[in-house]
Amino acid sequence: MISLTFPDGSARDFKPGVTGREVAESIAKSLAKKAVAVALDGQVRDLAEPIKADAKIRILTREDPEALALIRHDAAHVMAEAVQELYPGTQVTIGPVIENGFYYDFARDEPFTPDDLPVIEAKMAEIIARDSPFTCEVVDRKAAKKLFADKGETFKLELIDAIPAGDEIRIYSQREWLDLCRGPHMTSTGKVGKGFKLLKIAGAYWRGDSTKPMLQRIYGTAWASEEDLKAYLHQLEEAEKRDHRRLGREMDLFHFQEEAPGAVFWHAKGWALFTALIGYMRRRQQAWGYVEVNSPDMMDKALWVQSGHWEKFGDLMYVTETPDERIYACKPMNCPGHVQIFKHGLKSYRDLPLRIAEFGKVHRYEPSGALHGLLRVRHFTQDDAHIFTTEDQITEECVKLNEQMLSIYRDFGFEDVRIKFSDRPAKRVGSDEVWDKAEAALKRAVEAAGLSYELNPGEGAFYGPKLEYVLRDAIGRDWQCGTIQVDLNLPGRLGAFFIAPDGEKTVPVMIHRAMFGSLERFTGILIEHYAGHLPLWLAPVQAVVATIVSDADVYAEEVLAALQAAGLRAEADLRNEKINYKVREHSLAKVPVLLVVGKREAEEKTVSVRRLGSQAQQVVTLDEAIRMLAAEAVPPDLRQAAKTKPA
RNA sequence: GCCGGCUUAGCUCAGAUGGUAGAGCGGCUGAUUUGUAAUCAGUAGGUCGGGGGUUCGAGCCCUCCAGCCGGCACCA
Repeated sequence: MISLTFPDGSARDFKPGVTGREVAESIAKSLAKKAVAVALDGQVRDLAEPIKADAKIRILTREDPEALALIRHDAAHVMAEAVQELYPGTQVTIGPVIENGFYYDFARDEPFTPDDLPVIEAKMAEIIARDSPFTCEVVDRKAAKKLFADKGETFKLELIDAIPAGDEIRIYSQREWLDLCRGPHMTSTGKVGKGFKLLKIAGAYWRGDSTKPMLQRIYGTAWASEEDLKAYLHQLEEAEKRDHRRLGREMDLFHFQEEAPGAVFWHAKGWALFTALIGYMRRRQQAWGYVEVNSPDMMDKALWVQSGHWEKFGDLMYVTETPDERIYACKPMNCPGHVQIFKHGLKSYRDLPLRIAEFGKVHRYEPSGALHGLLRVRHFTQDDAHIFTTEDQITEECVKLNEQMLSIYRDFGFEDVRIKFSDRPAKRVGSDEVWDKAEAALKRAVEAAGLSYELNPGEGAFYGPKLEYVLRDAIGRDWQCGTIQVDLNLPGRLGAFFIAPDGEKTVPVMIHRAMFGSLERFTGILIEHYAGHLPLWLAPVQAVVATIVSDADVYAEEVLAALQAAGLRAEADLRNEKINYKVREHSLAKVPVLLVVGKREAEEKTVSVRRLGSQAQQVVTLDEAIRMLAAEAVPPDLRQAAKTKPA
């Protein structure tokens, strides 16, 4: 007998080979009817699967959180059946569950069009209404291959070949339609329910490999109920409203145009935000002992050959030939320039660690399909720095960097930060011994900082391993921003050295680091994170003085002058418009503070303060308003300094 | 770069089956002096992304190119 333990702690003995369905039936008929799968020691399995050993058991219904993945996976199978029924000759490949939904990749000569989606959805609804049971059969490799070979499913044959010897090969069927699948599935197609929708069609390479054929992927979403689906679709709409490209236009921050793909035209307001970020980072770096430099935008090809960039990224660099027939490349990175600055003048071990920072604009010919608003551009500014250290100093520097990194993100409200550790890639420079050393050093640093991290194998830079900082924004999306890279290769390649205590020329270690990463990208992320409602210190226009009647014009100018004298970025709106109109317009432009002045305010030297996102009005004296706003507009780093200093 | 889609006025979008362009908002002008998310009236804006082709005739059809959008691949 085997012993199954239930969630309430009670245990009962069953015959080995008992199925989840039988267990559920033994508890209650109603439960058996609702059951869709079973969890054994937390592992979700088919309800019909024989249970062979002792386990903690939970009978899962559609309402359990674990069932969501089943609903989505089943929906993927249902979609695949629908597609093959509607479009004979289409091959199925893979169809996994993803965050919030599922997809299935198909091989078909004809492209799917958006018009096909409702047709497929309707067919899916039919299949779901049929409520065909999902059945699972374990088959041997040969039989499986024959089965799919007969159906002309060549992609499935490749998948079978990729299954390790010894693993069982399962075929799931719903009526006569079947698929190679490791499962688990619910009991029948009807359990998918009505909370699904197909969202988009996309191309996707077979096995994620750009040398392999391109398949057609259909993305869908599925939920336990129609209400959940509706809520999710609503959430997508809300996310669309924060799209930085849309807000960038509405807030008059920047634009793009055809003549400069992947290059930002920053408008005055966007640039105010951009420079506020640089100013902030500059102050923080100064406090941390960095020197700020500026290196050339173009340098001779020879230098890029020497650094190794030419070989690895030469076809992605902007290259120019001058009348004297020299070839120059726009810098895709700042590091070689910083090494030149390091090399200028003999350096002693006493100079280390030497922290060289630059807000350098780099140029990379990114693949056209990668461009995406501010988030992926071809010309961008990094808050880049290179720390030249001895090997002994790596750990200490990295621990400091980590603290700085987290403190920066905190100032923008990013509290949830994950770290990825990327080790040596296939294409790299330097010996394995040097890589061993670099990875070990970086790992020591992560551990010394007490960080947990996830391994990202093979994703390091060509010259060294890296840590990547991933921020979770206000609506739960992840953004990779900062990076720390330990480089034991480039300084040597570029001929950098310092004089060690023993008088020997020694090659320094270079730590590359960026915190915002790309300023353009970080600006885009902030716009989306804040949904355009930037905190006062970042808002391009911090306050607008809006008049109700023209009699208040003179006073409004006085208010504006007072705001500007207090260092606030402010504008006055004296137009001959109703106050409703002005409130609406400035609210849409995401101006954080509106100071409304009418006859009353002019007479009493007050202002009516209205905050973005609130209908409340607060009438205060002009002096009070200025004091309040000036205090609020202090950047977070200076705010802390002001607090610790006695008043 | 690859697959698919899209590109009409500053913005958002209409323009069956080919018969040389429309609306709302915005702009401008005027009236209105207004109390917290759109005051009214008048008026001016377009070589329909670019090139080539089919046709008596192309915003609509074909073709090449560019840009953008959604993915995939890439991301020093």
